[in-house]
Amino acid sequence: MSSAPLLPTVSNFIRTIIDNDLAAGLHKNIITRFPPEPNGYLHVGHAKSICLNFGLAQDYQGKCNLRFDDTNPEKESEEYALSIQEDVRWLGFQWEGNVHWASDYFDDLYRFAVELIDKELAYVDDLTSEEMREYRGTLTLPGKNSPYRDRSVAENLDLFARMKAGEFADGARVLRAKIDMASPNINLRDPAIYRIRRAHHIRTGDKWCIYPMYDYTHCISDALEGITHSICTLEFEDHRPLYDWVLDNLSIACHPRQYEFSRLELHYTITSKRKLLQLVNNKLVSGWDDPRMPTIQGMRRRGYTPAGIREFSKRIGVSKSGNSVDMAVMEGAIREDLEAIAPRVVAVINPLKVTITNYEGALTREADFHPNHPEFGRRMVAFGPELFIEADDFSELPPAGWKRLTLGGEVRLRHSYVMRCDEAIKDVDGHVIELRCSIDHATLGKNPEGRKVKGVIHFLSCAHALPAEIRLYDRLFTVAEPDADREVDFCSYLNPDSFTIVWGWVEAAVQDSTPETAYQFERLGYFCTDRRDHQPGLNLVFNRTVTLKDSWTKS
RNA sequence: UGGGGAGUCGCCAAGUGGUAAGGCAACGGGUUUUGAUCCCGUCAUUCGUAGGUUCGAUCCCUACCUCCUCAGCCA
Repeated sequence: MSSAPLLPTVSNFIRTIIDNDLAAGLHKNIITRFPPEPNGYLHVGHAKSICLNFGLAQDYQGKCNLRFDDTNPEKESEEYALSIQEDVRWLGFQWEGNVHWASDYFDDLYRFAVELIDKELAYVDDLTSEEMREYRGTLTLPGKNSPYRDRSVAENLDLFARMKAGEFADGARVLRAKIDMASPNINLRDPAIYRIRRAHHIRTGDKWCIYPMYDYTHCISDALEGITHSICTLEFEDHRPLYDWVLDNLSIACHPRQYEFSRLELHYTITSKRKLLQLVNNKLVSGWDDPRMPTIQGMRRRGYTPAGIREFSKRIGVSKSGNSVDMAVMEGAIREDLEAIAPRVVAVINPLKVTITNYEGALTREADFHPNHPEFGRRMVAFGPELFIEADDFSELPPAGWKRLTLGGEVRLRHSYVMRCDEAIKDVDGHVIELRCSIDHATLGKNPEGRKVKGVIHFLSCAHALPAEIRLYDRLFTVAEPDADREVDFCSYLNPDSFTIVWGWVEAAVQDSTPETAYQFERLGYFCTDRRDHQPGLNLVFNRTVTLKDSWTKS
C-alpha cells in the first residue's frame, strides 16, 4: 500500500466529545453502531453515517455494530437487509461480530415493558389512534390525560399479557409510557411504545403480534450492546429526552449517550428515501441502481469508488448546521481516487472519420497505461490509414484560444504523429463528414522542427477499434435543490439530458475487462464497465462516471 | 404565537476571550504528447443584526432577525 502521510483528522464536535469522554475515563473504548431499518436501499446520506460511525470506531480503535432496526414488519424485507450489508462491506467496512437485529431483543424489550408497568410508568390505552391524536394536543396546546391512564398495575399487566397473547385486534390497544401529557416536547406526551400488528416479521415470523416502537427499542438496543456513543441525525434531537427517560427508568446499567448531526443534502440530487422510491416506482429511473441515483448501489454502478466516497465523507465533515454540499466536492473526491487507479485508454464517442493521405510507412508505438504509474504496463497504440477522431476536436471556424484541429492546422495525435488537416469533406448540407489529413513522419516520439504544435487530440485506428455502448450520465436534476420548494413537485426539475446512450469506439485493450473496471478515456473522463450489462469480449458497455476537469469548455 | 436546534468566504468546515485552520470551487503562473494530473501563488480587517461587558469578543451578556425541526399505533 501507499504510505500517504497521515493527515490530521479534522476536528468535529463528536470527536471532541469522544476525546473528552476518553480523557475523563468514562470509557476505555468506544462502541458505535450503524442502525438502518431494512426498508429501502441506502443512499449517499447513509454513506456519510456509515463512514462516520465505522470511521470513528476505526480511528479510536473501538468497535462498530451493524444493527437492523427491524421493528416495523410491514415495511421491512430480507432483500433490503441483504443489500444494506453488501453496501456496508462494499464501502470498505466490517461490523463487529455478527449482524445485530433489534428483533434479537424482543424478549428483553417485553420484559422491560413489564418492568415499566410495574413501576407505574407504562399503561395500556384503549383510545383509538384518532382519539389519541386529539388527546395529544398541539404544538402550542398541552394534551390531556387518557381516561385509561390510571389503570392499576395488575390490570395493565393482564392487558399487556393479553395483547401479547393475541386476544385483541390490531390497533385495538397500545402500551404507552406514562410521562407527561402537558410536556412542551410532544415526544414526551405519553408516547406509544408497543402496538398490536399481526404482520409476518422477516426474522421472528409470526411469533409476535405486538411490536415495540422505535423510541423505546433503539435506546434499549444501544444499551444492551454497550454502545457508548449513539450517533443519529438532527430530527431525533427532540427524542433524546425520551431516549434518556427510558434508560433512566429501567434496570439497565448501561446508558449510551445520543448525539445528533445534520443530515447530508447534495446539490442536484435528493436524499429522501420516499422521493427516491417515487422515482423508482414511477419509472423515472431504471431502478434503485440507476447510475444517476444517489443510492450506494447507483453510485457503485456509476463507477464511484468506495475510497472516493469515503474521501467525500471526510471532506464534508460533520456538524449540526444546515448544509447543502456542492456536487463538485463529490466529483473532486471521486476524481482523486480514479486519477490514481484508472488506466488510461482511448475511446471516441462522437466519431469523425479521418483519412491519412500519406499513411505509407507509418509505425505504431507503445504507450503507458498511466503517465505516472509505469507499473500499470503498456500497450500498442494501433495506427492506420483511416482514423476516428472526436468530432468536437475539429473546427472550421475555431474560437480564440482553440488548440485543436482546424483546416490547415496541425495537431499532435496522442501517442503518435503530428497531423495536418488538408481538406474537409462535407455532405450536401454542409456538414463535415470526413477529413483528409497528412502526418509528419518525422514526429513519432519527437517534436517537429522549427514549429510548435500546441494541441493534442486522441484517435483510434478504424481497423482496430471496437464498437461499444457508452452511457453518458449527467446530474439528475436541473436545479441545485430540487426539493427546496414545497409547492413545486421535485420531479418537474428532472434533467431530461441526465442520460444519453451513444455508440462509440474503444481501443482493443479494454476488450476483456470484467464488469466494474474503471478506466480513464483520455480527454473525456472516467468510465467503468457496467456492472450488469457489460460482457467481456462480447458486449462492451461503459458508464461515464465523471468527466475530467475541463478548464477549456467552461471559459 | 409551545419545545428543540442552527447561523464563520460561492459550497462545506475548524476555532470558542488574545487578534479568522483546512478542503472544494474560483482566479493567476509553471511543467505536460490528456485544455487532465502535478507544482506554485491569490482568495474573510471579518464570524446573522444591534447593543453591552472587557485592555481585547466569532467566542461572554442582552435584544432582535433568518432558517431547520416536532403534533405516526413510521424510523
